[in-house]
Amino acid sequence: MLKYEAIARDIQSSIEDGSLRPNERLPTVVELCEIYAVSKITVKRAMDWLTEAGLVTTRRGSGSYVKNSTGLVDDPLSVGVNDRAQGFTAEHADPAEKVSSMVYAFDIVIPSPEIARHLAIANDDFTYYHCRTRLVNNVPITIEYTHMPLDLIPGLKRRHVCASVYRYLQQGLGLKIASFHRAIRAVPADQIEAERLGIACNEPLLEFEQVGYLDSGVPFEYSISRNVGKRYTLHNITLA
Amino acid sequence: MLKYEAIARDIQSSIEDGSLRPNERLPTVVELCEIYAVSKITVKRAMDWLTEAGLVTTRRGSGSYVKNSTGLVDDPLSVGVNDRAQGFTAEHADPAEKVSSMVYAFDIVIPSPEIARHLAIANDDFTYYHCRTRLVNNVPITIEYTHMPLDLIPGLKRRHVCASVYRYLQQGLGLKIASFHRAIRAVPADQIEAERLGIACNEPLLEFEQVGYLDSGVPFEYSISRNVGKRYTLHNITLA
DNA sequence: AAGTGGTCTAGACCACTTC
DNA sequence: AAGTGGTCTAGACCACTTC
Repeated sequence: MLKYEAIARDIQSSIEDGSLRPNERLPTVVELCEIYAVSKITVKRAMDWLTEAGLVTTRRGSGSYVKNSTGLVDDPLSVGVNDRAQGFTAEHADPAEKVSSMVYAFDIVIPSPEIARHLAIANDDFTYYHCRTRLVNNVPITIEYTHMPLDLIPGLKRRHVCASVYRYLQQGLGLKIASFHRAIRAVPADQIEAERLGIACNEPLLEFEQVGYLDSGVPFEYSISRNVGKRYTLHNITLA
Repeated sequence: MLKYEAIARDIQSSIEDGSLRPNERLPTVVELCEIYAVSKITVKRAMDWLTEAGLVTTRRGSGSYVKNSTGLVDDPLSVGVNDRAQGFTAEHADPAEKVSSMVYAFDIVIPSPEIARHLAIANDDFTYYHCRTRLVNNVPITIEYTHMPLDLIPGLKRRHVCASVYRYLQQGLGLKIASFHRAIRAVPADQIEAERLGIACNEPLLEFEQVGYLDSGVPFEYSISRNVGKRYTLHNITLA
């Protein structure tokens, strides 16, 4: 494990088990350098990590302090702050949560010019298109409409769509998913979505319109996913 | 300006004016060190900044590449990726956007135990409470329900609530707003909200339940804000 | 084998607060 | 004036990819 990460996790433990209390000042950077036998820059990275995780705050000239926070954003580090980055399957890795899918469509199509633009492909390039609901313990949580460039992803089959597409990309093809750009909105469910999600027509859905990128910078996915409002909450930590 | 920030902005300019094209490899880290006459760690920080802004991606052993992205998240750096961190007024600083408020309530109250817990105050501590809609060019965008600890914020008056509370905290009291923890949901508008926002009852709202923290780690705000779904989009970049 | 980005050191120097 | 965190250097060493 990286040094700064080990230090960050050690301090996190001290916060969570109460040996560092809310609003308490942490040891100074120089003291932490001595405690962990590392240089200042490594301590700084550990502090940045804890800051991004929402656990501490630092004040130049003053010190670093444990944030007095109370569970609005829970367990920020175990899964990672960025919720759906690893995909729906990874997000619900808890063995008590059984993830399943209902696939309504899986085709190869010519996407709209707007989708082609988001995927940086030509207007006559094909994409895989799939529409599916994702369920946790047989309760529908989200409905997805996804396009992926055909040329980028050889061999995608319906069985992958029924299980986990991201697992096929990463473990089957060795692709590395690096980032997502998202637009997030509240929208009403249409009649078909309402039936598929087991809710009433026009009930609020939390929509993610997103483009996913590989570590090469190439877009691999354009998708719209709509999450049942009353069954899904997104958590977020923002630094000013 | 900081060196890494200057370098990042310079590379950003090269990407935006097309002298660095999508999917093109950037100069190597060592080359960038020579170009800008800085050390590796400073180049690394500039690359991290560009990565967080969604403009580039880096691959160990291979190089750094311009992301082939297309406007789903627009202008990530000018205002900052993190949208509402600076408050509604700062978010709509464009002079073509006239921000106004309609204040429905401004009182000093005893909040619910749950709100007291989020604010880390005692159950018999007072808070300011205000409810207002925020409008841009006279169109209602959001309705806010906000609690702030009385003891933390001496002298808050109705005129601040009608203008910008954050400006009073920062410029009037010298407080530094450091971070927000948020839960984000899609919820239906109730009858009163619908009237105040000029929409139909049960229309989808994008809800932010959030706790704001000062740089001391002390919570200064608990608020629920509900944004008209069809008038507001949240943008977000997530790294896997 | 050669080239790439990532982590880390020991320390200089700076910006900011007053523990 | 003393103490704090933040930035940056020059370079060692490492992990990973193959430009």
